Amino acid sequence: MAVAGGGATGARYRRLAADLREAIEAGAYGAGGRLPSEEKLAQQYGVSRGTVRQALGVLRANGLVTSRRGTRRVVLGTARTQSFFELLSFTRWARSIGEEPGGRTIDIERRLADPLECEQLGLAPGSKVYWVLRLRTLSRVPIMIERTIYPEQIGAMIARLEPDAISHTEPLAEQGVVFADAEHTVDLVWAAAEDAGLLGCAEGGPLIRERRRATDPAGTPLEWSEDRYLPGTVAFTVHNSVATTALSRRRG
Amino acid sequence: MAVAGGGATGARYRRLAADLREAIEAGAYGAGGRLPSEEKLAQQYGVSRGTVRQALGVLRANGLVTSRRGTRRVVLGTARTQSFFELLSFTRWARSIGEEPGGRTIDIERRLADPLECEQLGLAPGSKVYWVLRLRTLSRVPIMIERTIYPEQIGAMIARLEPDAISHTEPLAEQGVVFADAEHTVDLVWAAAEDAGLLGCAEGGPLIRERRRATDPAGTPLEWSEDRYLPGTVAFTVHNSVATTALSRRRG
DNA sequence: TGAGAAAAGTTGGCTGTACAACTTGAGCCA
DNA sequence: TGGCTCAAGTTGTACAGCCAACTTTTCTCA
Repeated sequence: MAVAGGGATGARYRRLAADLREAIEAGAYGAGGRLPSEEKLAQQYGVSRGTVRQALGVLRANGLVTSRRGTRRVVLGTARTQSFFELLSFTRWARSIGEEPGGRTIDIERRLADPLECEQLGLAPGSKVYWVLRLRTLSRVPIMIERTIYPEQIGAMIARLEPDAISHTEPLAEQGVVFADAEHTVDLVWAAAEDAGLLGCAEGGPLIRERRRATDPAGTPLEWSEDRYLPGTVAFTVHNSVATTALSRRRG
Repeated sequence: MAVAGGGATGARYRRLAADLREAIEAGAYGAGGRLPSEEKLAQQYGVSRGTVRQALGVLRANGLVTSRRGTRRVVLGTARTQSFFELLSFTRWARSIGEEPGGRTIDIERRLADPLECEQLGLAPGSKVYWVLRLRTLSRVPIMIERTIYPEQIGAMIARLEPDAISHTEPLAEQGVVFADAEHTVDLVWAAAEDAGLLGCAEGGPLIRERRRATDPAGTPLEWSEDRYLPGTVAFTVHNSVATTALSRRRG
């Protein structure tokens, strides 16, 4: 089996999924074409059908292939879905699209958490949190304002970083903080005076807001963030299907 | 096993997933509490561990529980994820949040597809499509403008409906059209004159745009739609994790 | 008492098997 | 030609078992 670039580590079904993804994106089966049967793939890669199904499940969830009882799988498209981290980290995302990420910490404070923050971060009333305000840039152009609340322990690590550190999530990862789950909500808000000043837009102008709550594998909240993007700089895409649905629409 | 309401049909792991979801939402394990082990659940429900794992995989993807090697699963939250159809169909969504959906067809045309439309719907150049413009309301208040392109065959069914039919996707489903996959993209646009007139907002004002491309189980495109919501009426939420990622952020 | 080692418990990953449900295509017959 | 039946092919569901990797608890010993 050709060990494809980037997919050489980890479980067999993940490497297989990476392999198949590369093959699909290289057009090996054509757009709208049909994949070999699970049995064939199992023989071809020397694994069991169960493992093949796990790999195909990943591609299915990412919207690369369909699946339907009775007929072979069909190539839906070559939609490149980003990794969890490219969605979590502005820096990783910027790099993945070939842009130069930038960040400047405007303000950082350690203070008492208000009731809403306590609830979102699962903290006891009276806990302290770190509040961080940052301006994010793409190729030096201001794109987004980031307001993040961290629990005390995590925030302390952030506070030790340089004020102009580009990434905050990467140093955290290096210190053993593991991000595992996140919930993102996207809607529209009006620019406050502070937003307008930093982003260089009109006060009261529209911004795309992404609120994010991330947790570690044990379910402990790690950050609660509100990002505000200038219009026209970003779009959020999600694939869903009858089989796997994680997206929902809410009354705004 | 208590067959929970609404989950009585289909595969065993789906019924089990529905059961567990109900139990979690009823607080049987507490917020942040730990689930019984897979083995215990298997015995309790009289199924194999593999089936339990499939059921838990569903809950995992929906962000209800975490999973982590070595320790029992933890209840993340009781986030109610909507079904695929509540996201696809404005009507279903409105009903699910207890509002009264409304729809008025402003315009419907059968015409030649332009190149972009051909590509999105996978049609040969020169194909005909149906173009539908609708105003959608929630409790009689205008909320959203919907512009949808249908392939000829599907569009013909739509054209036969009453102009003030509330739902379009439901009649299609009744006639055997099966929606299976969709890709949604959310960003911000400025209201055109037509948008402003229908929604009653200012021309050039901001709107939340959701573009959607839906396909059937074979991967054949069924509709390509662009919805424009008034600000403050809607928000889109997605859960993702290291294990399952289907959301991505794009340069706008 | 405290720290370290061992044991028990739990999920992740992989294999193999069997049958059910469904689609497709070939072949047959009117 | 047209429609029907039937067989082959394919994915979905479920079961059973095994070991690895990891976490938590318990126990032991200094």
